[in-house]
Amino acid sequence: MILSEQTHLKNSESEMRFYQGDCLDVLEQLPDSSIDLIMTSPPYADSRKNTYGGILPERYVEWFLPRAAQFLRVLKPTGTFILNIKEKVVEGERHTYVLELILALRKQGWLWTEEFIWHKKNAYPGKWPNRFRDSWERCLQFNKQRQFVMYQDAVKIPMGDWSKRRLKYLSDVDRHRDTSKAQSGFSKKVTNWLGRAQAYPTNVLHLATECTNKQHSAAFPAALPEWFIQLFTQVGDWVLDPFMGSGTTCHVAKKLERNSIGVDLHQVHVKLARGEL
Amino acid sequence: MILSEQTHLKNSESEMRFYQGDCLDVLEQLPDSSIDLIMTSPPYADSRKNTYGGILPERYVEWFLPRAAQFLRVLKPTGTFILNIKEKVVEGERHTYVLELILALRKQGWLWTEEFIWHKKNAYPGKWPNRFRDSWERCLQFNKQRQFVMYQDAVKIPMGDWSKRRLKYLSDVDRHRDTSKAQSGFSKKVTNWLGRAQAYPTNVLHLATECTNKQHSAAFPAALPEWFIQLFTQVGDWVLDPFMGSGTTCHVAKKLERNSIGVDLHQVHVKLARGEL
DNA sequence: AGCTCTTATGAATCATTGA
DNA sequence: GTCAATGATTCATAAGAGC
Repeated sequence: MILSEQTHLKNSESEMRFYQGDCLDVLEQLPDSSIDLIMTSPPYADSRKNTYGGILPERYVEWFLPRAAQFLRVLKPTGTFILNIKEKVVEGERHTYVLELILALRKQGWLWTEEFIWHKKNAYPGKWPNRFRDSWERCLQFNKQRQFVMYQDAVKIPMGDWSKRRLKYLSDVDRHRDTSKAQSGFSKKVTNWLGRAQAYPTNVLHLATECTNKQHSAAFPAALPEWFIQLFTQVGDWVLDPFMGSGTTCHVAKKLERNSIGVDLHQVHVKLARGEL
Repeated sequence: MILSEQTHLKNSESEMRFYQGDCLDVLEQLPDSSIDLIMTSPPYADSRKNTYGGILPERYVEWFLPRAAQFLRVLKPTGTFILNIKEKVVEGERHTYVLELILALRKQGWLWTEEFIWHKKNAYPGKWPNRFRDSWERCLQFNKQRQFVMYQDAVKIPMGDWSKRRLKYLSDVDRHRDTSKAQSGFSKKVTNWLGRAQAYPTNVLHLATECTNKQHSAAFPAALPEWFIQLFTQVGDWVLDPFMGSGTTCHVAKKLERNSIGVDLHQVHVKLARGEL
């Protein structure tokens, strides 16, 4: 029943596979150690009873763990699991299920390697008497072993003010010499400067949330999976999103020529990811 | 033996009291429900044996809890406890003692109201094969009850580029009167000037670490306690830093006309805070 | 006064060496 | 072997000097 829902969208570069169903069941059919990166934003805990797939905060860990066991199995030993998650505020307090989940995942065998902070530059507006706007989320990194693959050069970023000033200075100095010449010489020079003026990022990511998708709110902006896919995979590797939603992760993976597998409980999401809606 | 170390530095606006000793003992002499804000950066866990006051990660929670019990007692019901802390990386993993501490503090009766992110703009340099530079720390907010006092208007920040330029100009003009640091600690004058172009901040704070203190490294830049003192106290209130180090929190409190109590295990820190070195 | 440029340095982490 | 100390790596700032 599940594999019949599978869709192959293959081209010369990479393929996307979409499955409808609970990842707990669907992933059983994937072989061990076959995935390079699991990047997902699971359904957040929700206290509303009749919500579409909401999980009670109190039961979040027990709901998550058997699925994480499948993640652990299908992930390559050198692979990485990135979990974008945020705790819900319940009765004025941050709920502790994310903390408990981290502890439980370690007991399951995961290493809690890092916690990246996704700083949302355009936080949702609002005002409350004893709370400011929440403008960050956790991106938890888990691994199977201390030695994992990481392609740091793929996510280098332009340096800050120093290179800007440097660049401004360069363009001022070379302006009169290069204006009459062909553009290529100058631009090459600038490119070289820019090439050197790249720095490794930190564990804080500054990204705006996307406001493009008005129909279905994306769980995260494309730039988020893009960053992690470039950091933890190479062309041709396999990316898995077990709670794909509208399929952002898979489509970004395809753009970057990675193969991907997306799973979602809801048929409407699978159709959306396939582009059938 | 402890109260004899007490120093009163009183003036018309506020007083600072410094005590040498373990806050576990010193705080016993403070009355119940007398403190409006506890703002502190405790000694971080440390694996080195001979370090000056280092606590093993494995024993961090059990070391912290009895002290936190005193904090709970001396804090007013409407008061706030801000804990600036970061977990150490041990054997390639983030250690879990901070997570366990949050869970243990809740069992002790604290409410885990909020987690602010202090984004350190100038993170420590370094490069490693499977880790980026760590450029953030947690500022955990705990309360005794859901109803606590919070003065949001005191930490409004200027909006947009126009006001940034305006602010720069203003700070140049009033350099000797106002702190030149952005965002926090600005006088009412600035508030009036920029009254319209102000917004409430989020729960992400962008501050550089301070590079001024060459002798003793400050645990945090003055702007950090400044922000929380303005947010959670009024003039004349009482601020406590049970691990004061060089006394940054107390001196900021005095500047803002709050009373303060600073405690530190080491005589050299107390002398430093008093200005005797 | 407004720039440009130099230099020092900050709650770091990992791999290696030595006891 | 285990534990502790040392060296290599490297960027955003502020402060200060020079033009």
